This record gives sequence, C-alpha cells and structure tokens, in this order.
Amino acid sequence: MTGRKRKMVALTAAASKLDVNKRENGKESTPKKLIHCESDEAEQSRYFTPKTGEQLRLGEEFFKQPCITLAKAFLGKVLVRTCADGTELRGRIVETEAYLGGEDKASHSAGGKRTERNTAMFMKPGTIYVYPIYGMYLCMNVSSEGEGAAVLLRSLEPLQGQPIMRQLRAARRKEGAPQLKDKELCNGPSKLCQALNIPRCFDRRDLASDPEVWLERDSKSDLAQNSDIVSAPRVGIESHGEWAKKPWRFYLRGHPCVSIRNKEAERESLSGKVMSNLGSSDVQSGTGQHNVTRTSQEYN
DNA sequence: GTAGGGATGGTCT
DNA sequence: GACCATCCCTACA
Repeated sequence: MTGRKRKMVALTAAASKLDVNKRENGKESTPKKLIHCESDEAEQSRYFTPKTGEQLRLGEEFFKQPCITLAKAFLGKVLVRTCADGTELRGRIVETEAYLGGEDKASHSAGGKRTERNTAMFMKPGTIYVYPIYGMYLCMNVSSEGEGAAVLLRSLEPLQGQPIMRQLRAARRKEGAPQLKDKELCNGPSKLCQALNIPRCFDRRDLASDPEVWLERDSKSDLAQNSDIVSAPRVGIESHGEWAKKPWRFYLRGHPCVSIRNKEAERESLSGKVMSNLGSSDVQSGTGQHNVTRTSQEYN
C-alpha cells in the first residue's frame, strides 16, 4: 500500500469513528476518545487560558469594514469552533490575506465574476466562504465590506483543544510521523481548517450568528494592538502579475505560528518604523504598523 | 532549517 | 485540459 493510500485509509477510519459516535448519540459528535483529551492539563495552551461565560463574541458590526482594514482587525481575534458535545476549540488569528474582488485579479471574484463556488464572497460581511483547493484541501475566508471582497484566514495560534486538533490533523498524515508541535497545528490555511474541523458545508454560514463557529475578542490581551503587523505580498498567486505584489498579507511579527515569514517585508516595515519614529514622512503608509512590544523569543 | 518534488481533484475556460 | 489562495515527505546542509 502506498503512503497516500495509507493516509486515505486513516482518514476513512477517522470519519467512520465520527459516524459511529453520531449514531450512538443521536447527534453529530466529536469522537469520544478525542473528547477525553481535552482534560489533559499538560496539553493546554502555554499562551492563554480562556475565560468562560463572558460575552466576547463579535457581532455583525465588526465585519462591516473594508477588506484590508478587516484583515488587520482579525489579527489577535479568537476563532472558536464548538463540537456537538460542547467542547470548544480555540485559536488566535495571527495571519490573514485580503482579497478585494473587482480589479484584484488574484481574487476568486476578480472582475465581479460570480460563480456557484464564490457566492459567499458576495454575501453580507461576516459570511464564511469555504472552498476546496488542490483537490484535497479546504481554505476558509470571511466576506467583508465591498463587492466580492473577503479575508482569507491563514494561520492560528492554538489556544484550547490542542489534543483534538492534533488528532484531526494526524488523520491525514503518515502513520508513525512525528507528533505535531502546537505551533504546527494551524500554521496554514488548510491546516487550520483540518485542526478546527471546518467542513465544506460551512460555506455561506454567518460567522456573526452561527452556533458552531464564531469570532471572539481576546479577553486577556490586546495582542494585535501591542504587536507589530507585517504587511507582505500574498502567498501562492505569483501568476497574477502586479496583483501578486500587493502587500495584502498581514501577520504578527515574530509569531511562531505564521505559515511563511517574509524577511524582506519584515526588514522594510521595521526600517520604516525607525524612520517614522525619527519623524520622517509616512514611509509605511497603509501597512498598519503598530508598536513593537514582542519578540519571537517571547513566544517560544 | 530549508528546498524540491509529488500528490490531488474541483473549478473554470 | 489546465490551473490551483496547499501540504507532506525526503534529502541535504
């Protein structure tokens, strides 16, 4: 049996377990053996202990922002996914990309093109757009203000439910592969969909009102406000000419969960900050820079 | 740690 | 039929 076939068998087995639990409980559920992992204190986040019972959820007003503004506003916010048994998976957003639609040729909605697949991009701000890519992966976007505009969620910092995330991610990996570190659970657009069990059927759901997935402000820290946001060209769209160069990927400088670092962009934004601090003109205009208060060492 | 190559099937032209 | 907003594994430094 090839490695690929082994993976498919493992995936099928994991899916079967979900079905078994669904039948036993009369409702969709996370596998029981996964639920028990939740109580493992040693596996809890090193970064953050979530508060409970607080009204932290972001409503529809939050999503009514221009695409680039929203992409930056997402940084530091917490994506929450509930399992049928009430277990919650949490991850802090540390990397996003803005796709503006219209003239943005790298966007699925470029030129106002509307298809069955990208319908969610044209729905009200806060609508989830889930699409398959490369035949075997999914990516999750959230629509923003603007015709056909949406923000791609690229990376999360796992905060809660890491054992479950690890199980979900392991289902697609080779048997006997080394265990994933926390920072490797959600450091890519498709990885975060796997780790939070975001299925294709979440497409067109409303992030502001859905009972199974939502966005929260961080109850403990104002990470994004106190961190430095790096603006870099978007990933994987090299074929789109000048649009590939637009610095519309945003991530928290030095964060270990970012999928791909762009050292050139980091240097440029840092030198721009120094110039700015010296009283120069707006070198980094429009790149959303903030004060530098953290280093990569603080995250490790 | 990083670079290179292969896998994969839905979507669009 | 070509493309693709990715991921994983392996080899090598």
